[in-house]
Amino acid sequence: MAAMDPAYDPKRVESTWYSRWEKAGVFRPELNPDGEPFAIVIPPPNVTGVLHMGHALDQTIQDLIIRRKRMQGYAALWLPGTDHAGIATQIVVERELAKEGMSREEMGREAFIEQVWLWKAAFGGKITDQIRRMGFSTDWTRERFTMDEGLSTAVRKVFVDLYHEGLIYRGNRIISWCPRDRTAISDVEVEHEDEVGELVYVHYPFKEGGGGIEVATTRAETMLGDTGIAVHPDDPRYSDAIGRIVTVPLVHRQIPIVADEAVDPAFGTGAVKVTPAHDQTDFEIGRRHGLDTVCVIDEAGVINENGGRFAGLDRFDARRAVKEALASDGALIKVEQHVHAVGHCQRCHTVIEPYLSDQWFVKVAPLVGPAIDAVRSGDIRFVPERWDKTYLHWMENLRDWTISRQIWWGHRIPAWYCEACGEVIVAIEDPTRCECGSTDLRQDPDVLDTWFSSGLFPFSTLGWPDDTDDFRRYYPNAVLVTGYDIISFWVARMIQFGLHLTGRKPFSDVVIHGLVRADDGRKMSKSLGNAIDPLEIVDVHGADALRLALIQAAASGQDVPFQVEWVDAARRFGNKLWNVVRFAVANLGEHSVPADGGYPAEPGPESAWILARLHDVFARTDELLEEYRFSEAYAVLYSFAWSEAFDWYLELSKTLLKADSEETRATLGVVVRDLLKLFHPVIPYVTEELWSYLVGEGLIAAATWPHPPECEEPAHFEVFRELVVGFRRFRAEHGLSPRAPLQATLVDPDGVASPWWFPQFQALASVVPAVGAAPAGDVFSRVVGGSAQVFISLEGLVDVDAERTRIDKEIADVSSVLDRSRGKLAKPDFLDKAPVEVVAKERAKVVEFEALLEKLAAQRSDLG
RNA sequence: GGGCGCUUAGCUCAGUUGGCAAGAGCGCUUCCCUUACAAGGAAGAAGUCGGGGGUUCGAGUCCCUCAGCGCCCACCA
Repeated sequence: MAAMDPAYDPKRVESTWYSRWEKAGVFRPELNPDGEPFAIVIPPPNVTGVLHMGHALDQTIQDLIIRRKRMQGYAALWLPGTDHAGIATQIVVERELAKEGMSREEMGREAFIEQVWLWKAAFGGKITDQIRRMGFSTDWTRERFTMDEGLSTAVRKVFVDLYHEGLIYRGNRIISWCPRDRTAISDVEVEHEDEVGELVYVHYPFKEGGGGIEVATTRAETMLGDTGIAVHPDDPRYSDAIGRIVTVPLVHRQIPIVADEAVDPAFGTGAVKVTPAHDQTDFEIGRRHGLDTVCVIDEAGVINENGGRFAGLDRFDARRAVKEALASDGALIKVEQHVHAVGHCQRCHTVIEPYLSDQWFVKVAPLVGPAIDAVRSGDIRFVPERWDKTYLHWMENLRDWTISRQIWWGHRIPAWYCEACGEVIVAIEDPTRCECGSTDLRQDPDVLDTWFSSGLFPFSTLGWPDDTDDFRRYYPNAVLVTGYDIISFWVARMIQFGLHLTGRKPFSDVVIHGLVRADDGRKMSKSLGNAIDPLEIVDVHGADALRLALIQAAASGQDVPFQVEWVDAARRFGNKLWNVVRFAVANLGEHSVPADGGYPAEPGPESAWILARLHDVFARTDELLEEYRFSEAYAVLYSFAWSEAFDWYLELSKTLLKADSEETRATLGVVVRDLLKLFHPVIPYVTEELWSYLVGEGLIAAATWPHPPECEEPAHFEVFRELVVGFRRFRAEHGLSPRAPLQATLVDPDGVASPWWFPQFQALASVVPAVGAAPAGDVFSRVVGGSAQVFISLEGLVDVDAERTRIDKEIADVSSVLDRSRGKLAKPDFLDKAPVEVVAKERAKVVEFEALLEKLAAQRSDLG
């Protein structure tokens, strides 16, 4: 094998491993055929989309989970898939066609859909390539697409079954309509924003003359479709008006005044105009009072022929025109500024129009109860827990789900209408004739909401509704990882569908993470120009660096402002690891470390120290990972690796190795190897490359998760560490060279002997252990640990003032801490009520600090 | 109108049953090119944990309140 490069080059390292992993079948759960199943469903990205930072974070977390589980021996399945993303994809393709001067209307439905499939074939691979580039270990042999045959079959079966159960129905309702996309959308696809509008007060005269009634409206244009006026039944101002007839200005329609509880007497004039065709509340009022429905706005948001002279005007132009016409007619009383929430299309931001139309709905009431219970009972667990509230609140206030979309790209609704008798046929197989004998059948032109098929993803991808091996084995999935922004879109629907259709929960744990934000704290978006392309980061710093940076930054479901500096730091960590292994290989030899085990049986103090730390840090890290506290886990591990294993043990090992110790070689090897394993789930490429040098047996991706044995930490090692710091500090503060020889005497009442490696490691001329006695003569002393003290011979080189200043400061610091501790211990309540271990800890602290202070005071007085 | 989150070092953020002499990365100061790494090492400076009140032996951590920022939900026209 070639010698290792002197520096880590992510580009080179990341170029080959992915295909080797795939070829070796590492990503297939069959790698661990006897393992317990553990499955994750990927939130399927849009098939024609590109990877953004949100995906990068989401999928890095999933990869971390699945790679660790795989190493732990589970039959770990991470099933990849893509979503056909109905409206989004259709819009993209339409836009492309428009560049060539074509429109879908001209092409016709079939030709257009063919175009979309071509588009998907051409660009659908982009996002999956990007997933590979990031190193995500999905099982590509099981890849699915929401419009593939199996998933389409599942969709169709679900629709038909729910229809026959009465959970899917067709109805003529007011729904949210996007006049730009010309389709119905569901409630969750509407974004409300406060906007400043106008509250227009209009006078509606009584038919028989003698005054009239005033109403206030923010949507003056809808008065063209007014069919009633409503007031609250208990409103004394209008008790005489109820039942009377007024004339709608401009259109001169005669409409009744009705009484309805839905009216808020405190708003406006307490009288509201009722436009059943263009407002949800009005629709219901109209229905209760048998009012007519006059539609005046068409599917494009334009006033139709019922709008008289306003026909042909866009709804916003009409609003102005109606207001002006009212003014010139003398029907306009006044106009006030008014802030109110306006719904916008989530996709194109067009103002939503409440629109009366025939649509298909999912009746949610029967689905809600189980979906609430599953979370309330803890059967499905949100992490962090607080997202329970968001989920439950949404679930508890759910209205029927509009699932039909007036677009072409998607799962066509399996409903046919008999042109002869009007019968509706809903069937899995395309029907050819109606019961009435007619063959004149017309399929419903609409397609289903994209989220309908995504809602089935956790089980449809495993082969359901067939009772497949995969479905039996991997369902329910173990965990779902996603951002909080799609809890209502997706998570809630999977839970409802999963429980109802399979009788079981779709997954046990729902890990919610934050959104990646730009460094200005705003949402990353192309239109704001603050989006960072993860692939560009990968090109410069490597996928590993991006992954590690995201994991470190993404704490506990909090949003993460993305900063390139983090990636840079993460890449430097890769370089560090690289050089650590280079050092290990140079000293231990290539392929010298076993893939497992190899821990020294009876380690001496130096090995015991690092092995004890390794065990403790491993245990803590593993615990945190199990609790999905990723950033904390890797903070612990990162700090141990760099500050203790590398900066300390590895430095020390240089001295130890000079004694040619087999034990040190073994220890160094296993510590580095286990760190590679522990970091592998986050930075798979560089660890795999380094494994090939250090271990060379198999792949780290298929290696076993480490389990360093427990090891008792040697009693005095921390004292030695403090001593070393003390020596370094002494030199630094006195302007001595870091390697200037020092003459030192260690005095420790516990009789600790200074370790043999001190003189070489810290260039001490000699360290003389002594018990209980300070050497006489011209020395400075340092306090270390609680009891040990080291005396360093002056050699006449020392800056006495600097030492005085330092000691004075330390005395002040120690005194203040000591005062606080003494204060605590002086309180009887503390002694009575605090746990014994806390009191003991406080006492020990006082003893330690008193000794420290005493020694510091002595040192200070020695200095004069 | 409800609900949630945030306010900790110059910057971006950790800190989960209350026991912290408050941490990290970046930045900053001083020293060191020691043959794994200068993409590095060593030693440092730096915070009355948004304000006020409370509970408690003890509060960055719990409660109340005020202020600021952000997000989500909501059919008052």
